[in-house]
Amino acid sequence: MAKTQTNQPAANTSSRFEKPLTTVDVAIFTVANDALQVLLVKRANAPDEPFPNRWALPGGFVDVNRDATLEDCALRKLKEKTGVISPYLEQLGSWGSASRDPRGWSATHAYFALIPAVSSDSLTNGANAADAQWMPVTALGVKETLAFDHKEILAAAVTRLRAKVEYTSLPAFLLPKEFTLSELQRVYEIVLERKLEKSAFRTRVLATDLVTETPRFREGANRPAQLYKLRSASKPVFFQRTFKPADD
Amino acid sequence: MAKTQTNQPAANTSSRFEKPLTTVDVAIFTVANDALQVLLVKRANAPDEPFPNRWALPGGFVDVNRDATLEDCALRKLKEKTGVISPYLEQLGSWGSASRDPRGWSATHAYFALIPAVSSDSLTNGANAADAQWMPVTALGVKETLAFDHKEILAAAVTRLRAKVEYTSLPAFLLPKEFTLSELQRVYEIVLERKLEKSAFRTRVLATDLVTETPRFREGANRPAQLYKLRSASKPVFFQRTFKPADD
DNA sequence: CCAATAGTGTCTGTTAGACAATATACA
DNA sequence: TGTATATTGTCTAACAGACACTATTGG
Repeated sequence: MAKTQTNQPAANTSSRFEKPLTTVDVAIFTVANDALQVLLVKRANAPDEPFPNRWALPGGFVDVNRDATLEDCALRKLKEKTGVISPYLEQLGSWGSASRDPRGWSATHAYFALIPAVSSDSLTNGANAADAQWMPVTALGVKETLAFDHKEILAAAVTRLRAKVEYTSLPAFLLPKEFTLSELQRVYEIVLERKLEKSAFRTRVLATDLVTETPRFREGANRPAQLYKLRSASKPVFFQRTFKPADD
Repeated sequence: MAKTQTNQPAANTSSRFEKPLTTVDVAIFTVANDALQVLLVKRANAPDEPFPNRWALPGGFVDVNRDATLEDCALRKLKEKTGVISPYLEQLGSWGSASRDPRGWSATHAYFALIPAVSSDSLTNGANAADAQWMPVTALGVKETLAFDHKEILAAAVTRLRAKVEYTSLPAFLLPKEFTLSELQRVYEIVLERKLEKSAFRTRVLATDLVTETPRFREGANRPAQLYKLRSASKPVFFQRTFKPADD
């Protein structure tokens, strides 16, 4: 930010510049039913609303009286829709133009969040639960036609997610606290839409500080599987395979 | 973006929400004098201005009448300061809070740009050339105390740049059209602040589609060096070394 | 014992890094 | 010829992927 002395006359008021609309949108992902899902909300049917009755990413105007920061605003949206308080939350980017919102020049700050599966029932959406819904999403996007430029934002979110899954531990945030390595691998495979090799996957995961064993096992009609948990509940691990330092 | 029916009453006007200030800032990098440099501008000395006389990233309010998009706004700032029209330009993120600007709730959309070295003389800054200056920057940041939260934004830009240099061809955008592999390697080393191994570097670069030979050579008091140019002038190359597909 | 999934081991290919050898210009 | 840098080659270590083998539960 900043006005610079040569381009803009000193003007301590903001009257010199017409202010764009400022919003925040969140692409909230989870894995359920063996598929990557994104949370969408249905916009009001009122005819004076832009994109009435269309599905959209949860979001809305920044409330300068309630939101201390942009991230606070995103967290508020997330909590309002899902009840989740501590998600993995990452800034995705911003989209701003004269044309993206019929109400005027508008800029949205987009985030994406990863959360463990939450049942559709517990989606909190005020009165009407049908207004918020998980929708399966593939590399191609989601079936619905979305409001605003949300199709583009969602596509960017999916692209970012898939790209980072290639070299980070992000999928761990899509699982509950304790999980088996097979479950973790399955989530990787769902997001990447391809199979991974078991042995290499386990070696790679265990070679990092990503997880610790718990004393518990997942029981089933077969050999029990070791349960693991994240070593650090908040920060993702980066699998780095790049240049290595050569000492001067 | 979006108001949703349950959280916000239908209000086609924007009066329901007080609008934050909307700005764009750009961290413009180049390599000169064997160092990574960032372009800073000095803010007006007027006492009614926030952070008078402080160094800051080039930026300013979005002008809804001139800027069709956020990126247009960033490109305009870049051109105003450097004359450069086609830089490598990437969105960095956004910073917004009630406290970052004394004039009120403010959100800035930050970009970073990579350009070939431009002489200090040709920095265009209206009347006073001393108001725009290249400053060397290390992993620790820049020496000056910057206006607003620009120190944090600059740190994020440097972090992002260094991270991406590990696995992309971004440094190529810091060089003129034609360059030798040694020159390219040197830029990598400057940004990463460590030496790279010559043979491995060349193998890696030539294994990709990054560059093509030109018929020209860089002459000197030694064996002439092959000059290369980028194969694609706009898109960076990603050196991927991650999971490889396993068929089904 | 069988089915099913968990977990391990062995081999191979790729590539980064270390380091040395060779190439080619000017002085 | 000497110096400086460009360019190539050889060897090794690390690790992902392929694939097969062993382990352990319930039925």
